[in-house]
Amino acid sequence: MKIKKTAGSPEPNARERLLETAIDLFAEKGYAGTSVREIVEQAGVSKPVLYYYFKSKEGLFLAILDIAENLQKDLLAGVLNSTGNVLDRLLILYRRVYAGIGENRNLYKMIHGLRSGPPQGAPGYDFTRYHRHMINAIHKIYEAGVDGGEVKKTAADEVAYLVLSLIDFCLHMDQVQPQLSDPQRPERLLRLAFQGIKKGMEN
Amino acid sequence: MKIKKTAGSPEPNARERLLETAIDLFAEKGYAGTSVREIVEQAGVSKPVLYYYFKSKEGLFLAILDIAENLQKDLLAGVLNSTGNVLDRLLILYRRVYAGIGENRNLYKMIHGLRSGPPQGAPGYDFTRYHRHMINAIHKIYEAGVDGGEVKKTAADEVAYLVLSLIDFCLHMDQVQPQLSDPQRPERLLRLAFQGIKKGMEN
DNA sequence: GTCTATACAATGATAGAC
DNA sequence: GTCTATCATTGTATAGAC
Repeated sequence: MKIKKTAGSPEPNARERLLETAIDLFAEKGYAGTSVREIVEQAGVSKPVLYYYFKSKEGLFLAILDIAENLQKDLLAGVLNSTGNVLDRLLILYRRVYAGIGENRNLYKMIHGLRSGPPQGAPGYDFTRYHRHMINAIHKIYEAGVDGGEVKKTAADEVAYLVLSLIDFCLHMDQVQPQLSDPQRPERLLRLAFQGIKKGMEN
Repeated sequence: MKIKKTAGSPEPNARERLLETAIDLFAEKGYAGTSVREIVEQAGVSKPVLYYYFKSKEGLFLAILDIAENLQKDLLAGVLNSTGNVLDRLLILYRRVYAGIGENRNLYKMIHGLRSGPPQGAPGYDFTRYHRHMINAIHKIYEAGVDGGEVKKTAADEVAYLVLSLIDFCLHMDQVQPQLSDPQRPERLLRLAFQGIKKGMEN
C-alpha cells in the first residue's frame, strides 16, 4: 500500500521524488508555509521540472490528494472484507488504518492538518470526503452486528460517530503527542465504550 | 468572557482592532497564508502601527495565543465550581466550552487549526497545553464521581480520553461541517458511552 | 525532460517625518 | 502614536537553450 505512480510508464525518478518531497514539506510546514524553491531544492531538481510535471504548485498539491484518496479507498475496501464480531472488525479497521498511516506517515500528517485547519491558501478541496468514507465503513460494520443480534439497534449514526471520534482521537494523539500515545489505547477505549462507564454495567 | 485588553490603559482602538482582525484572518487562512499587509488593511491601520504594538507578525500571533489560554483557564475554573453527578457536570463542561467558542468563534478556529496542523511558519508554541487543561478538568470531575460511588473506578485516564475525544469530535464537526452538526449530539454520545453499546447493557 | 537565467509581484520589516 | 516611502528578500512562474 505504498505510493505508486498512476500508470505503468518508463518513469525515471524526478516526478516521484517531487511527490515525496512535497508531501514531507507540506506535512511539516503546511501548504502556504512551503515554497516551491524549497521543494525543488530538496528533491534535487530544478524549478521548471516541477512546473513541467504538475503545471503549478496547486497541481502538485492536488496530485498528492488524489493519491491519498485512492489509498484510503483501497484500504477501506479491504477492511470491509473482514469477518468476525463488531468489536473485532472495528479493531481491524483501526489497525489497518493505523498501519496504512505508518507506511505513509507524512501523507496522513499533511491531510490531517488541512482537514481540521484553514485552507492556507491551498486550492479548494473538500476534505470531509475522508471523514465520510470512514463513517460509511463503520456504519456497514455496525449494521452487520445489528443483523447478527450482537449490538443494540440504537441509532447507528451515533455509534458511528462515537467510534470514529475514538479512532480519530487516538490517531491525532499518535500524531501530535507520540510520547503519550499508546498502541493499546484504541482497543481499551472501544471496549470501554462497548461496556459503558456507569456502575452496575459490568459484563 | 470576551476578549479584553491585558491591563487598564487609555487605549483608543488600533490595538484591539489589530487583534480581532488578525484572529479572523489567521482562522480563515492560517498563519503563513495571512500577510501583514492584509491584516493592517482590513484593520484600517498602517503597517508601522502593527509593528509598534506587537513588534512583529510573530508577536501579534503570540499575543493572541496568550489571550486564548487565559480564556480557557477562566472557563475551566468556572466549570470546576459546578456540582451534580458526573454526566451532568461533563455536560456542563461541554456546554460552557461550546458557549465560549460561540463567543470567540474564530479564535477557536485559529487554534484548532494550528493544534492539529503544521506550524505554518508560525513561531514554536506548545499547543498541547489546551489539551492538557481539558484532560485535567475531566479527570477532576470523574474522580469526584468515583468518590461518590457513581461511576466505575476503571482507569480514570481512559475515561478522560474517551470523554475528551467525544467533545473534541463534536466541536470539530461543528467547526468544519456545521450543516451536519447537532447541538444534542454530545449529550447523546456521552450517554451512549456511559451506558455502553453492547446488548444486554440496558439500564 | 531537464537545465540556466530571469521576470515580476508580494512578502516582512524599518527609517524618518510629523 | 501614526504616517509615507522604501528596503532587502522571497514568492510563483516562464522563456529559451540543450
